[in-house]
Amino acid sequence: MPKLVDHEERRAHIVDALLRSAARDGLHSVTMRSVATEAGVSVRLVQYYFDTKEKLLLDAMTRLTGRMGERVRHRVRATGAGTDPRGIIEAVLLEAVPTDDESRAFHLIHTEYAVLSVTDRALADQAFLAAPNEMEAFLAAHLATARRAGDTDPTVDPHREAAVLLATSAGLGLSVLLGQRTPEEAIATLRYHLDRAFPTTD
Amino acid sequence: MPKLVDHEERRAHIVDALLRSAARDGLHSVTMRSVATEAGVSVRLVQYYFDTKEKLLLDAMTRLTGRMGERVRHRVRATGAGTDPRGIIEAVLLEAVPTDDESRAFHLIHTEYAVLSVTDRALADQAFLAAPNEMEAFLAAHLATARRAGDTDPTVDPHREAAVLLATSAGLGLSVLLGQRTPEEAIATLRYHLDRAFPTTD
DNA sequence: GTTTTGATGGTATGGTTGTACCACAAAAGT
DNA sequence: ACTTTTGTGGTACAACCATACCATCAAAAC
Repeated sequence: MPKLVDHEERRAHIVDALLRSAARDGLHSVTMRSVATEAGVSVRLVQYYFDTKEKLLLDAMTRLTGRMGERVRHRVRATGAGTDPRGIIEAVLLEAVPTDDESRAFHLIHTEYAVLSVTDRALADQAFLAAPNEMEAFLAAHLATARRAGDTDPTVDPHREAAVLLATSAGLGLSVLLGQRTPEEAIATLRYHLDRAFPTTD
Repeated sequence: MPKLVDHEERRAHIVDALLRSAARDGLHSVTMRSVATEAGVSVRLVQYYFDTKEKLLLDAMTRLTGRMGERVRHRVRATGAGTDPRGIIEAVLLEAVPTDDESRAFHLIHTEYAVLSVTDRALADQAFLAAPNEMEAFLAAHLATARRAGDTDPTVDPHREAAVLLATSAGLGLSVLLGQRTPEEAIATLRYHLDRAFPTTD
């Protein structure tokens, strides 16, 4: 064998190129050629490591959702909120607002994948339902904890509110992506809503 | 001249075909040929009435947003809420939840256009900001009216709450589109949130 | 030292796409 | 009656796409 190459590293490198290309020109304009060029390799190499375009797109999506999950977990940890429900919930929701370039790219491509999955059979089977459901249960659990501690407004129903929070942050994130709102406005709006759910007792 | 054809009618017919095709296979797989076939006309005719694909897509989007606006106004009127703020607001927000096939198609295609506009220069200039801003002002005004009448929770800020409501309904609508939620669940979630903003005084 | 074999480049191929071009029929204008 | 003009069909064309195929080269295996 020749250079004895680390396949995992090569694949990651190519997927990175795809994500850059997709963030710039849109997922729809991603081609084998554009990815190869962006990655600085030949088209043949992309074929070699991913065989077909569909597999490449699938792998890219898997890696993308993985990294987005990492970002959420990292942010929750970095918040240092410990077990404070409001802090944890806020950290999770704020990650849905694209601020830096990376999160903007991630959310744009993720949304493009999501919308594509509605009409694309190959993508439809992917995990576009697992992650949100998990997230909703996670938020509901923390809301329930806060409620038991008497920290939430009495009209807050943990399960329903978790759905509202997720939908709100998704909607706000999308509006930031579309340029309808600045990230700062989105964050302020989110905080306003959390303040209503977690009233300060004074 | 020959048959003396109504251009407006022909254009509407072709755009209808485009919307059907886009709802079924996705906006990305819409081609001059697929639209022509769906409309039962020749490709040449599509060219004749729209010249270029870009113009066709632009016109289709304009007509789409127009019809969506009509649906909202029609629903508000049909609600018979008169000037009751909560009724009007609920009617507007519920229109964002895809229930029947037509609204599902409309919202899917609209979302595809919106996401496309992030990376597509030709679409970026279009009115993806005017409509939401107008809607937000509309909701804020009715919230303010309700607030003056003492019908809203005191912690509700009309302007911020309008943003939250719009984001929530957009997020819920998207989740229905993605199959994460049933329309009924989305509606119940929306009503739950409105109940918190408009507490029943008993 | 020879033979595998993994990694790469280049290129051919069959299909699709948007659009330009050519032709023609039929009604309107004169 | 003849000439525009308008609607329509068919088709050609250049570009691009995903993918299959062919060739090569170097390092590991033996």
